[in-house]
Amino acid sequence: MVTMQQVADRAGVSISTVSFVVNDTKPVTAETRERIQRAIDELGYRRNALARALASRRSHVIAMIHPIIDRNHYGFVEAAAGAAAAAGYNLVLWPVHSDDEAREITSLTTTGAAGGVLLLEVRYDDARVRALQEANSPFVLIGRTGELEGMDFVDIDFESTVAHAIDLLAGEGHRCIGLVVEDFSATALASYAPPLRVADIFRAEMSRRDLHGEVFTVPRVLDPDAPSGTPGAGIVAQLAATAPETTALVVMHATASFAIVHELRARGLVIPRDMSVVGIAVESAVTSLVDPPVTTFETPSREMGRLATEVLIARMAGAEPGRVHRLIDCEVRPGASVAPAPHGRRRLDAG
Amino acid sequence: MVTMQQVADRAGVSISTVSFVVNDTKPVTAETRERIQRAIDELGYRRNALARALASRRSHVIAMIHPIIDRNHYGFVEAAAGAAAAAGYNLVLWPVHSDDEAREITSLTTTGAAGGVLLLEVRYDDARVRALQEANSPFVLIGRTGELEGMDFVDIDFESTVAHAIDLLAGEGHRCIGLVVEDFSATALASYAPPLRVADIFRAEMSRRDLHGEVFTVPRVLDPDAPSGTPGAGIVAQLAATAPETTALVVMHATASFAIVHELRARGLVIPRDMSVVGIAVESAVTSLVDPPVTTFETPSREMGRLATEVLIARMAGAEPGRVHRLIDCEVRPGASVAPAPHGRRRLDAG
DNA sequence: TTGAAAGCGTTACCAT
DNA sequence: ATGGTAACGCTTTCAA
Repeated sequence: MVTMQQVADRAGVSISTVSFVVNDTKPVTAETRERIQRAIDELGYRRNALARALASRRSHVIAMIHPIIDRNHYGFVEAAAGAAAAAGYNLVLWPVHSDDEAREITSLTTTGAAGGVLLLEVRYDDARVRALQEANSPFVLIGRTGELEGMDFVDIDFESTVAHAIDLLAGEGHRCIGLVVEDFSATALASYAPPLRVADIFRAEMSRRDLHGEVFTVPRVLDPDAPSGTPGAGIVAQLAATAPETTALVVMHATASFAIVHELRARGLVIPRDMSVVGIAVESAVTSLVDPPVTTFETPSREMGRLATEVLIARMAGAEPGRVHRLIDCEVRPGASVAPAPHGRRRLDAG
Repeated sequence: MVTMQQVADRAGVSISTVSFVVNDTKPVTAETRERIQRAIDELGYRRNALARALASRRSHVIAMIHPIIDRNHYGFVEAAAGAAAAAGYNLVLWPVHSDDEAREITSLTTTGAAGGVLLLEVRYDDARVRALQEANSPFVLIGRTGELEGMDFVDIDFESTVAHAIDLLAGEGHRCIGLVVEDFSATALASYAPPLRVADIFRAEMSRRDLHGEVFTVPRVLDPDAPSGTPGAGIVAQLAATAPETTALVVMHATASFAIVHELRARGLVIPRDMSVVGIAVESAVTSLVDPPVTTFETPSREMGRLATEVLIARMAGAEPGRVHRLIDCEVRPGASVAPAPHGRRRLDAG
């Protein structure tokens, strides 16, 4: 391995000067700079990230904390890793499950292992956030807590997304719309914010429009080795029992859409003729596989991951602009799952 | 931040002794050890990973190199992160695209940024592998190159998986079976090994059994922002044109199964009555969403990720056992996509 | 504009 | 069994 000292020797300058050139931290004569650059090239010097972090008390490592690692996080992870790499930072995956989370996290930045933190699966009330604030370490939420003061976050604009989804369906004449969300209450993520938030928004938006809406939940199974069964199985039966006049569904659950189509078909109902379906905050890469493809308001996961990372890097670099509270819209990807409301032709209770 | 020196002061010993206790590297009197431990607890000391790595010239960071980040890698990533965390190591995601790959990788371990490397998406002939060997840095392949000497790898046992899939179908009377694999030739991963390997094995196994088999390919689109279209669209038409007597398909492509079912249905054919389908080396979490659920030989991605990481950690810790060449079977997850071969009732060419 | 030198928090060797 | 101390490779004052 080539050290800075070796470069300095070869260029006939002091190690400090090399450092100035490498980091572009102080002015250096064009001539000297060139001499040093040549030495660097000839020797194939690469600065040692560890030593740099230790000496500067500034790590270029970003820790991404994810209690549950989930296929749905892929976009975030990928985008974050890309944005980090582009800025010369590195992304470390930090699986934290224990209830000891907070302490774990604190020591993470405190020991220099990571210079900043990206937090996933944020809960309404999140001990990890408090820990990060106390430790005074730079962090950005992908998602948000109830309290928003004094922190940066990037989240989905659920308000606008839900409103758009409802408008889309109401525009087709649907008056009775169901919402399907995941229920995390049996898991460690009991207060995981998105489904709760979306259910509230949905109820509010529906009543504001004088429409009738019911909320259905799909229990979340966390054990990755559990026989997956079909998430969302039974939803249609539940629907028939509770709100048979429902003609459209807003589904915040990628795989449940498959079960819904399947169960409707078993009852002789067809999407979108007898039931319209709209996916929200899911990946269209998945929902487009449903037959028919589900019209989807897609999670802007890549944009969120990139943005969050860029904000975090700015903070890690010491920038102190105002807090970033960024909400991003889900863009719609048209499918073939939305049609005008049926006129009493076929209904759920007839099945 | 609490340093080792502070602990030493508080315990009234030298910093060396604290180090011995913290790392359990030399015998220390029970009494002293306890005194030190108390100081550690009281002060909330956590050793600084950076300093440790710098001084010991041994990083506990594992870099996972992934040219293309793909949903299918999720199992690997998750399992690797978990196994690493369990051993006190950390997993860094290292997106490497450039053709400068090799150099990038070398400097990675050379500068101490990472102590070991996990390589994904391995090609038959992989420059990165050579770079790692030359740099003399510990690495483990998830996948394998053509040449296997002098390296560790964990890969799918394609031989046995393909044989099992064929046996399953042949056992139901199918004599003419198609294979669907992804074609990476238009991408940077042109020599990506698995599809090539599987196609070879398939042909060999089929002719060994005196069965008739044809290989079909689905072109791979790498641009993540490309309108995904439906991967695998057109396969059925191709099938009808080339090998209409086909009654079963072995599909090494999770999402193509959806297109296949869809296109068959459009021709009035039904799975599994008119065509049996078996998935191999894919995730059943995805293929089970097909209607009907596809019988799937599932990629043991979690096991592969865990194993590879454990082997790598052993190497990083200096263990020098024999090379690990581990092939893991894909376990079958029964679906409802396999039935006895139809007796000339409905065939593809009739569609 | 450049250089000297004191750290950064550990580890590891050599003494004791 | 414990301590002293020189690295590890770099950054960052402070001086020149």
